[in-house]
Amino acid sequence: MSQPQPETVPSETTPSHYTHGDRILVAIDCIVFGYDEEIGLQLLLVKRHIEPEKGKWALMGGLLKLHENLDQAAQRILHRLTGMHDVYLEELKVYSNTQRDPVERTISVTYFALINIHNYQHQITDDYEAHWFPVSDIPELIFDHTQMVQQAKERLRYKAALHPIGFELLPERFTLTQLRNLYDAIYETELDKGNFRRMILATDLLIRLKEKDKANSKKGAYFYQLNEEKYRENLTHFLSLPAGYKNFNK
Amino acid sequence: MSQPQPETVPSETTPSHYTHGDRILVAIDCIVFGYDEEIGLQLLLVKRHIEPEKGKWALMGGLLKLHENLDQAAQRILHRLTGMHDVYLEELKVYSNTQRDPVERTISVTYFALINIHNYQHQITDDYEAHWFPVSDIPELIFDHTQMVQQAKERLRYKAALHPIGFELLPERFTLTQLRNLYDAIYETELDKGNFRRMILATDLLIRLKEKDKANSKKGAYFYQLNEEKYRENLTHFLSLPAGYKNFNK
DNA sequence: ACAAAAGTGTTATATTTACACCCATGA
DNA sequence: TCATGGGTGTAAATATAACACTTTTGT
Repeated sequence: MSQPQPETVPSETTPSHYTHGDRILVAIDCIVFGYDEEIGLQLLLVKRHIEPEKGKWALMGGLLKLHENLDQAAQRILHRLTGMHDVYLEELKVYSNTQRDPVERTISVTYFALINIHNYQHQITDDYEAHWFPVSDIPELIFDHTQMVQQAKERLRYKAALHPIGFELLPERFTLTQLRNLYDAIYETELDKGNFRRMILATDLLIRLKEKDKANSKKGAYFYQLNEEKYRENLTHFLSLPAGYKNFNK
Repeated sequence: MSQPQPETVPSETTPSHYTHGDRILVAIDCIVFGYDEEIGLQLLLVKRHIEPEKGKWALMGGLLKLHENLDQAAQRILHRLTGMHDVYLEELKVYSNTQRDPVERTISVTYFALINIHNYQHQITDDYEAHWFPVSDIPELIFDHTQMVQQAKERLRYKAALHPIGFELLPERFTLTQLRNLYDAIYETELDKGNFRRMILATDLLIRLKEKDKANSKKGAYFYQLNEEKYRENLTHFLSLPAGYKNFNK
């Protein structure tokens, strides 16, 4: 019974609230990943401007309101920060240590977000001092946020090895080399060109476009785009990265 | 910032609470799986004895208290129901629809539990009218609990395909046939005897005991037990079920 | 014509899968 | 001795992985 002991137990009427159980604050914290070809996998952080821990870097977050569910809250918070709608979001886990927030008992539901970094605009009237950091070089963070980021990095690797979510980090159109570079960044490795290409094309998730990207070679590399239809069907399907990358953590 | 706007922002002191954000009830609901050779994969439910939805079946749950974190709350609730300690528990996801509980706004963190059904004792002075149901035949449940169960079934399949968690559902000592039957139950299939045996032994997670189980054959089948040490190391490692079973959902 | 990146081919090895077969033993 | 489940062997099909090779084109 997730709902024990209402106030009164009058024979057959629904009570108006529960007597047992404490009401506490529910926060949402977003671990936002972006990817840039030049500088690799990035994490979006904001500078905390209130006490305690004022001036330190933190994940973007907010508090759950009575009128919204958690997914809505996460989208709201992310929109406030990035100006983007319909961001790829996935619930990670709940942090609930009693001492995690020195101000007041708060549990935090973490969300893991993947965005196309080039759609991100610093369009926010700087309420938030936001900044991208390479995932390999994250500054000290408030509370348990460092742990949250660590967990999110593991989840990204775990998930991306099995599910084709990498696309969320790239622009609409991308070359196979770009895609491979992204995976190389996620796994800190160098995947074989030929094998990667075959593996990814075998999923049938990509549509080859007519245009080529001439930026990196004379010959030019075909642009591909995601086969949205197949993608939706196959969020369940999976890639087949080298066995070494399947040494999962979760 | 998961912790916005404290009450006052006096130059440099830590405030005592936050002004924005609503305080709400946080429930824990446990999806408890057990396994019995005769009757297959089972789910533990309790009868709700308060309004609303009095008399309907529900997941075992409770409310988070100020002095405990979620894992502790889940263990507490499970101990109250089963009398067991140190149960295998894993956070599933948070259900937070604003209308999910008609009494009062409550979010529910679901936990997915695997127990050895034969350690379970109806030792509770019947505060809870608890009952095991075959997973293939779950009665109507309160609120969003049906959805929670569905999600838990999917997670069990997903996870068990990659991680050796199946053991949690079996007694200390078990035969390979018993283990295979369990997997057959989880995936509603019939795995090949020889291949299953080789796959599972290749993980090196099992220790063969001297004794045999003569219950099901004249020849007798060796009992095995989990190599606890390897198991802890290798919660990350994974099995290799037929590709068909890797058509994951999450 | 040649450098450099895109893209294809090929081969050895390992894994997966299906299924046949042997083993031990109580009735 | 034979039926029954336990346990082993094996060969074809498929997947993985390493790396050599061909293609294209701007300079």
